[in-house]
Amino acid sequence: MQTLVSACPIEDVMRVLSGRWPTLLLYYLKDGTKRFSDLRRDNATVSHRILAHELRKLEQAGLVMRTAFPGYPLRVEYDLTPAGVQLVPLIENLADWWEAGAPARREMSRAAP
Amino acid sequence: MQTLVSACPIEDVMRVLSGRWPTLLLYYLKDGTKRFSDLRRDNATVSHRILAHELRKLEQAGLVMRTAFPGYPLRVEYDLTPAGVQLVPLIENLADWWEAGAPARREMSRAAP
DNA sequence: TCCTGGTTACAAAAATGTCCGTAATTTACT
DNA sequence: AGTAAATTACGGACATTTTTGTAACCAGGA
Repeated sequence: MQTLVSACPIEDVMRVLSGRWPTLLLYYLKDGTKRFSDLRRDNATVSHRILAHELRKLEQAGLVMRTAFPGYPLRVEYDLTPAGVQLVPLIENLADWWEAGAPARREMSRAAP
Repeated sequence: MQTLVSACPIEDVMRVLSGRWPTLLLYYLKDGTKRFSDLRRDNATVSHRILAHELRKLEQAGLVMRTAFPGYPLRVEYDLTPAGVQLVPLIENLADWWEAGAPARREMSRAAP
């Protein structure tokens, strides 16, 4: 966009993590090396166009490392970088927080017909 | 509506937090009650149309509580709910993680001219 | 021909924005 | 006194930008 580096780190993180896929991909990569097709299987609803695009974004943000092997059929592996590894538990915290609030949300939807 | 509750809590949280404004608004609300116009001043770039929209989303997600007072000029106050209060430190963790990686990112951009 | 990991061109959907209108009261000006 | 703003928190009609998706194509070896 306009500002290369905004004053606010929250804005900066969310520029990377916003959207449907980035956090999910990080989560699936936490178990170790995955190939492109593995990641497609992990989340069947992502199109391969988007997957390629999101992986490049994560790579540029320094969260994911791409390793391409020579030869055919092609083979490309993706791993979390150390920064990516550190991020995963923070995402899991968010997920836990959400689940802790789940009963309250069910309560709310019952109260608002 | 398709799925009331998706199988994956990560997807669910990000549906709420994705985008430029939700996390910022939560962060600004952590200091206590704010009025609509206060929040506009806190982040000058948000349009009031979007601000109203995002606040309603956060309200429906149970993170923010809206209190409208009768009389004119209108007066509406926004506060974090308990769930919202619990979420703020998790967002701050993300910001801290980002800042911890900032030196490495500067290194990268120097290495790629 | 199929496989893998992409790419491009195009299309739909979602997020974000601008501009204008509204309500009832206070203030400011003539 | 009479009237014209200003104020506050929105809502609706658009326009634009970003994200996400679909479909087709490529490379080069088994």
